[in-house]
Amino acid sequence: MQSIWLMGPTASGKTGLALDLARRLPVELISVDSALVYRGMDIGTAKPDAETLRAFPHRLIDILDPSEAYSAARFRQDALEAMREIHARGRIPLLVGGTMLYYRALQDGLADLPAADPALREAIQAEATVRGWAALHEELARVDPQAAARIHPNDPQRLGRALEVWRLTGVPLSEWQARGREQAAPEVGRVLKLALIPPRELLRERIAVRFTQMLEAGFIQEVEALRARGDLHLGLPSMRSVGYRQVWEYLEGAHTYERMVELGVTATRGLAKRQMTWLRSERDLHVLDADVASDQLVARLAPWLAGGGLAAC
RNA sequence: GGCCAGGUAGCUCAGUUGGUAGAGCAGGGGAUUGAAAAUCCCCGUGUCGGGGGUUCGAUUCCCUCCCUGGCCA
Repeated sequence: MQSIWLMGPTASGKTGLALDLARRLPVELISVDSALVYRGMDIGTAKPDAETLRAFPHRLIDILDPSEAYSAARFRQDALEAMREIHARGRIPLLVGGTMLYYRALQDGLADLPAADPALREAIQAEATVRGWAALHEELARVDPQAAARIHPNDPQRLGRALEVWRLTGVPLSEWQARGREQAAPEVGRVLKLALIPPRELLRERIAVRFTQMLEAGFIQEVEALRARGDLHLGLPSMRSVGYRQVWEYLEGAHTYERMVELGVTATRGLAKRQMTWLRSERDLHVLDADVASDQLVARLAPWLAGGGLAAC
């Protein structure tokens, strides 16, 4: 089993390059993106348009309603399943996207932890509102000192998860993690990791331009429609996505239009920055030239597809 | 032209009863195990508008000039 992974920060040109490769190689696409999974979130996620998706089907796009929550564990399952199917058809999976935790989960596996429990999560959240997160951190320190040492008292998300795991199983999170990650790399097989990493300045500029284009393309109306459903809110992972959150707040009257644009662009740049941090620690990464020509890349890929290495430029 | 209020970090501002200054935002670095486009952590030397004066010492007090905004002519 082998696969090609095309990584890179938002607005780096991954999608375009992936489509070029799909035109020339026996590959099938799998999206690695925590926001593209949601139906009805198209413009703000820079999702490939319907026509493109028809011509080049992507796995793991439009698989969830925005009221639902996805997860790294589900991604791992879904991606492995998709990879097996693609292989069974004699083709090669091309994973493309910018959700680095998902790649990590796929490559290294995850500890055998219990899934999220929405009710318990809510209860812990309510408790924190009353007692404060500091009190919950102290509580975690009593049952799981290791996790408490690692998790900052101001990090409600990880703190809540650690308590959730403890209350759900009676076994500390750090104990679960010490038992190791299940089914790691061997199952994934041979991987060629490619990365598109534009210079920061160029990326910053592209992000600003793209955000403006999204607004011109009807991003506001898209978020209005999501708001009009009445069952969505800012507490959901989907509505916390970069751009959606800022437009949602704008529609609530929290910001002026100009401020919303500024906040949206800044949030996207912050996302790109965090993606770059992941990429710097990624092993065996082949960083491509920002203006890589698809033909040339296809030529370089040929020996690898035949079982060898990536050809030099 | 006169009067008033300002000119302090990339931006918005605080502050120093005279001992060369600090927040938010922006920016940078890092963490990242079922929310990850999430959630956090760390990082602030800047002719304190220019020049002169008083002083051991001035960003702070005084004078002057420049700039910005407001009001009056």
